[in-house]
Amino acid sequence: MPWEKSFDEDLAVENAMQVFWKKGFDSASISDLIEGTGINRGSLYNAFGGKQSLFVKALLKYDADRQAMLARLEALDDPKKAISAFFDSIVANTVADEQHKGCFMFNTALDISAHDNEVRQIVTNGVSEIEAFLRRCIEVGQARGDIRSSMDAKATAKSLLAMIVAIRVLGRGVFAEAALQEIADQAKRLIE
Amino acid sequence: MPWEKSFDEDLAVENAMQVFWKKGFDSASISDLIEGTGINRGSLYNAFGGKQSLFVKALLKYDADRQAMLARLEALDDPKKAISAFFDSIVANTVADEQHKGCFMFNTALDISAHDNEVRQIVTNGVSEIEAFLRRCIEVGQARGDIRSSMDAKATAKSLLAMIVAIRVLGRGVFAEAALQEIADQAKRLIE
DNA sequence: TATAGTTTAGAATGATCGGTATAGACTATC
DNA sequence: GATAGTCTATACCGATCATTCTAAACTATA
Repeated sequence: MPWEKSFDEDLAVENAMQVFWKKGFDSASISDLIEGTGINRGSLYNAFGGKQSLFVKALLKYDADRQAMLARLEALDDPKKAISAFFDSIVANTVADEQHKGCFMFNTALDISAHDNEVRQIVTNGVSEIEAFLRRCIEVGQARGDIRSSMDAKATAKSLLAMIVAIRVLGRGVFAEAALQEIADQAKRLIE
Repeated sequence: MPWEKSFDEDLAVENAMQVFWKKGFDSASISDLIEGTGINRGSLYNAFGGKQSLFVKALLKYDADRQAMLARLEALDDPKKAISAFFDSIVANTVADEQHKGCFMFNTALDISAHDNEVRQIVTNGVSEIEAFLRRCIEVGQARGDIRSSMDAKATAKSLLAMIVAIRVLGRGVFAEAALQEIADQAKRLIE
């Protein structure tokens, strides 16, 4: 019998994710993906089927990372602090990325009409989960007396989501760190 | 002597704007632009120089329209109402567009790294002007006693801008009308 | 060592891209 | 009607795109 598969598919998807994240679906060429993953043309098609299919795998990986991060924040068991930490990490990540890639999911959301239903569904679901996380944080915070109970949890969660979207979009090159932090601070003040 | 130029350049730019707005710079092909403007290939290159140059003209036209709209709102001479009307019109425009094109300027902002300095500058300036408009509205409203003077005008203007970005981005296919209106309502409540 | 399956590099394919060039139809002036 | 300049249609160019294919190099088993 011959040997086993020799390259790490997960690592390849991770690398492909970086390429798609940086360039977007259209602008990322197969050659870019070959270079980024270090995998040969033939192997790439054999392992992943094609560009579209690889993109979905990359987006799913990004989505899994997002899910893990939200779970970590929720495990803090301190809703107000979780929201605060969430915003700080978003600003920090946005600023730290010299390539100004923004958020892969929101980038895709703005380009949503160019994608099929599978992609659309992943994005819609991801955004909904962020919103639900924020709402849960607010509601638990209210139950504990950490957050004003006069506040409309559902509507405020949407506002916070809006702030996140804005930080990610404007952080791609329009706003500098100070302005992004200002938005984040305003977001935190919303739940004071 | 020969005749004068026969097609309407402004109308052509308007039509090209629609094409770029819908498809984005990369995905809009010259063939799309020929079809969209109804102008022949040769004439298009002769009149506008090329794709990049036509894109800039289209973006400038969009920017001029935006400027005119803000001026109209400011002429209401009722800052609080101006902000409110601004948000209502954004939601209305977003929902009314069956093609879910979003905002041409924000679409370009998210794609900013693919563009040159001229485009970057138009977008940055446009965003700044919206922010300045919001801030002016708040400050004038405060001076008139229509808006709480305890509010930080600069920071609140950024929050409102964030809401606008979010409505425009999420309105491209992730959120439906009710959710977008909810964000707008939250924005209005911010200045209550 | 022979074999089977995976790797690699790269050629080939057909389509489309932005941009240029050409040739004829058209129209206002002379 | 001749002329000059702008229009249209279309052919062409080199480049790049996603994808498929070929053929040789490699490696673990038999």
